[in-house]
Amino acid sequence: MATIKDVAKKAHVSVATVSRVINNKGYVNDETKTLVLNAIEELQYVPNELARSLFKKQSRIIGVIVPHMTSYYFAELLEIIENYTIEYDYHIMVCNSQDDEARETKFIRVFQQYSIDGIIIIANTTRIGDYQNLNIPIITIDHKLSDQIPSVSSNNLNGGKLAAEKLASTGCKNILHLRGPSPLITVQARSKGFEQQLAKHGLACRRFDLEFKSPSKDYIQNFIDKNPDADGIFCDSDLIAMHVIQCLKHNNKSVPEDVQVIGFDNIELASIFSPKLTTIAQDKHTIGKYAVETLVKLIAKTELTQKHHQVDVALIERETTRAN
Amino acid sequence: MATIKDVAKKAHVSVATVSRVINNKGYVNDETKTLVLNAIEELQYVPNELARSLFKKQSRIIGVIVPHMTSYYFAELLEIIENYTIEYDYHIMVCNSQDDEARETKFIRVFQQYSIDGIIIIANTTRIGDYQNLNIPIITIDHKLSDQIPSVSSNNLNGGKLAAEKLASTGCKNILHLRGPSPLITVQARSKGFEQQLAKHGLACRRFDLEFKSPSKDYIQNFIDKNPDADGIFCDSDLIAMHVIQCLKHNNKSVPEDVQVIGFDNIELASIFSPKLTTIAQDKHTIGKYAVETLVKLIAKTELTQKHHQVDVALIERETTRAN
DNA sequence: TTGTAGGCGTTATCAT
DNA sequence: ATGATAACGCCTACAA
Repeated sequence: MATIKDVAKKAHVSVATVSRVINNKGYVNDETKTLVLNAIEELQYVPNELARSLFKKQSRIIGVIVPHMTSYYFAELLEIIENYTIEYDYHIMVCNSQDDEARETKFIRVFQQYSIDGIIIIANTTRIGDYQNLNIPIITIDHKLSDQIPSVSSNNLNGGKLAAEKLASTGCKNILHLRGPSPLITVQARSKGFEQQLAKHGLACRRFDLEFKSPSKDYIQNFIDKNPDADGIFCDSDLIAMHVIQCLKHNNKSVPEDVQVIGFDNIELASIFSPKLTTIAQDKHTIGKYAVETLVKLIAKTELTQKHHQVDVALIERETTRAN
Repeated sequence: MATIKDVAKKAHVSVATVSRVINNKGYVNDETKTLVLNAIEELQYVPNELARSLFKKQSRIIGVIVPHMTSYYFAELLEIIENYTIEYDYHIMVCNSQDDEARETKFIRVFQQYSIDGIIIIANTTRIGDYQNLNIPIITIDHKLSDQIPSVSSNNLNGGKLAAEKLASTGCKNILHLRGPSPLITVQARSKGFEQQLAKHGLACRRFDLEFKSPSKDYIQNFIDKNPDADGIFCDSDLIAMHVIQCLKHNNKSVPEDVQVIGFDNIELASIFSPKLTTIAQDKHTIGKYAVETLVKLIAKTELTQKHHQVDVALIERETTRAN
């Protein structure tokens, strides 16, 4: 690998001059510039980002912590995030926490080691300690670590409300809510919205908590079996909804005639599944875009006018609910 | 951020000594060691990996190029890869090529800039030029860039054979193959195996090529409509298979009674879909593990006994095919 | 407009 | 067993 010295030698100038043309900084004669550019071309010189980062104390790397990747929601979000970071000339180091705190702690160390410029956390962390005094800009998605640390998330409260309104207004009386893990702030907001709206119709619901990563089919079947009177089911992910529909089918219930089902996320498969899933759509594109843009601002030490941002959700009606 | 100098000062020793205890290298008195360790603890010192990398000319970063992430196959693979890299104390920089050559070329530059130690390419590259004289260890998944560049992939040929045998042996006569993009080596191997095995039964098939990322529903419906006599369909991905089943349902065909369908990949959703998908399972775990282990060997300049590795596939029979 | 030189944080060689 | 010091490749005062 050619270094800046090699280029300088070849172009018969000093390294400072080369550095100036690379960075387009300071005065440099057009002729010498051409000379340098030619040398760079010939030597196929690529500046060493490590040396640069060492000097500047920033790496143009953004660390992303995800709980896991094998869920469409996170995979899609990750793709969007990567696309935006590239626009700002950043690159992402992906760390998969597997919902494991020890791993997460390890990653924070790694991020420090690499002088990572900023962190995007999609993890379901409840701990804040390690991040608090880290001195690296952070933005969280789907979770509020503290009032100080900026966040973006869907309007989960409204998501719950929309689902409740749909179920209630189409005549459901015995309603179930198959939730994600209840400690999660997103899950709590959805539950709250769902119940508030249900209450307006004089309705309540029975709940059951599941894992997001791989919701247990047995638990779902069990819960469905124990509530044979159910006529409306709200699920905290499309994956859970798909499982639910399978269980319902197993019990010879028809969807949406006997039971209506609403999912959450609007993953790509929601419209391929059969029956096509009615679901609360999260606007991943806006979320990802906002996360990156905000983090970049944070890195540039721009003041944020608003620390916490909510992105609208929408009810997408397909084949697992009835028309009003 | 505390540096090695700060630690040295606090422990009243030289930076050389601190470096020795950090790296567990060379002689150092137990007492001074404790002194240094205490200073590190107090200062919350974390070694700067950038400076380290600059000196050592290796970054402990592995670059991963994926065509896109919103396909279960790649997402799962990525997760597995990340898990293994961590075991070897490497971290991954993920680059999403979006099947765009310009982007890929840019990434290669980025990889050079960061002194990336090795590259895993899952991309559908046909070009080899940029990688050839890169002087960074590379391993490709699902694609053979050249005889020299090591690769891992599923035994796609056998995958095709297994599918053909299943369809033929259960009496299918009018067979379709909904493939991925035909330039891909994986697609070619599957086609070859499929046709070879079909030929043994005196059978042939009609083919149609689709994108992997988001196979066009309209094209699929069209092809299905044009071949109403079809009684067996082999699809190059589970996603395509799911679409096919939807189209079949739309045409009032029942699966597997009228038409049998076989997918490829065995993504998690294959067993959640309804009907549950019969599919050719790729062993992502073994592929990911092998890729990382091989790359680590390559980085350590270990001679490989075998440059190209194939991983077995298996037919998973579920509800979209009939029993033999 | 260009060059010199010091420093970013680390490791490794050579003395001591 | 420990300490100076040069180097890794780059950037930026400062000097010329």
